[in-house]
Amino acid sequence: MSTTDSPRWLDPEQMRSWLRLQAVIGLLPGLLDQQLRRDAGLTHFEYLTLAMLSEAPGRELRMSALAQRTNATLPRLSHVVRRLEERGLVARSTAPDDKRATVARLTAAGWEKVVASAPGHARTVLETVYDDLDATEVGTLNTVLDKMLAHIDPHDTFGIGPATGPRAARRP
Amino acid sequence: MSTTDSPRWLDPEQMRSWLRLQAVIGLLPGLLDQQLRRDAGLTHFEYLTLAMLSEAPGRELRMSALAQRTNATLPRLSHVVRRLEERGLVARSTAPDDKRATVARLTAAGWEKVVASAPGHARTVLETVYDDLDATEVGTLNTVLDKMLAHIDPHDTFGIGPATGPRAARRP
DNA sequence: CCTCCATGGTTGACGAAACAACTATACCGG
DNA sequence: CCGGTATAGTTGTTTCGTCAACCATGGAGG
Repeated sequence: MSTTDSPRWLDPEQMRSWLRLQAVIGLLPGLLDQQLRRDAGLTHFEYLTLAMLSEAPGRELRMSALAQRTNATLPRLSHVVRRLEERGLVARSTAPDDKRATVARLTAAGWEKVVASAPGHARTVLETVYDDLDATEVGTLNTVLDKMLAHIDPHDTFGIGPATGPRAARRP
Repeated sequence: MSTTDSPRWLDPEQMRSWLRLQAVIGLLPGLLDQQLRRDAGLTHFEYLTLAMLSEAPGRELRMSALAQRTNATLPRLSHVVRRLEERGLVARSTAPDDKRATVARLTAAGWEKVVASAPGHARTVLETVYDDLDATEVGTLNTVLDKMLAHIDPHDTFGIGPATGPRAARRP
């Protein structure tokens, strides 16, 4: 590797923005995790897993589909779903049409858990992120995030491309 | 707790923005970590630690000051600095004026490490975050992030308040 | 059919982070 | 001075995520 080719650097304004973005990235996940852990006894990722299942048809998804929607690796999801199953919030079963595949289904208790914890989570997101932003700022934020994602996630792993219609998650 | 008081929810535009923000928060740290791990053999947090030391007067800081600048808890920093010391990149010594305190100092090898890995890191940040943003968008992003941080980090843990002057990090 | 490879998922080992307990120094009031 | 409390870090424990094998099923080619 050549260490000499055009060592670009951030300009002052970019650097100021970068410090703030790092702060948000560093602190926001912890806040969300803390709130959910305290009020619902769930990790943010566990909540996300349950939430994605709650919005799926039949409240069930194959592991690989669930992994994509939660942006997790398959091993990680496997561990988490096993713990959730031990707590009775989801149930696993092999898919009838492909015996390699596993489908995770939300149990009644899991559904109740999501319903109970969703409002508090939404409230936290609103308070920490959106309360002081007007519609214009949200729009610009959206544009900016889209441009970032074009580089960060070129293959649209999340399934939220720029062409996103009203596909957004709804209250369960 | 009353589960009935005004269950606010995200409006569709906020939800679309939130999905994107979650994606960025979920994917960006991994990318930065990967690049630094591959090219420099450093965690993003390890790099941040060395970088903060490299910008401090005398290239040394007390643990608590370093913890604040890197947004880490003291236990976490303690472990990381121990590993960095074992690799010869930093050195620890008790402060002469307060024998409770420990100062972490960047060694020559640590300095070289920062100098060698900073350009690649900057390049990654520029490519993944700022390459497609014009000055206006960066400005709005800055405003938006500031408003978030007012809620997320009310006590300005990072030391980057809204009144930030040209205090930004420079190339080491 | 039967072999070979790809796919879907699980398991186990390891590294790192959060949390709690502990040590040692400093400071404050009497 | 001397006891009590606060401060600065470190150490140990548990938990979570990542990585590298590892099964099992499905599908394609001979």
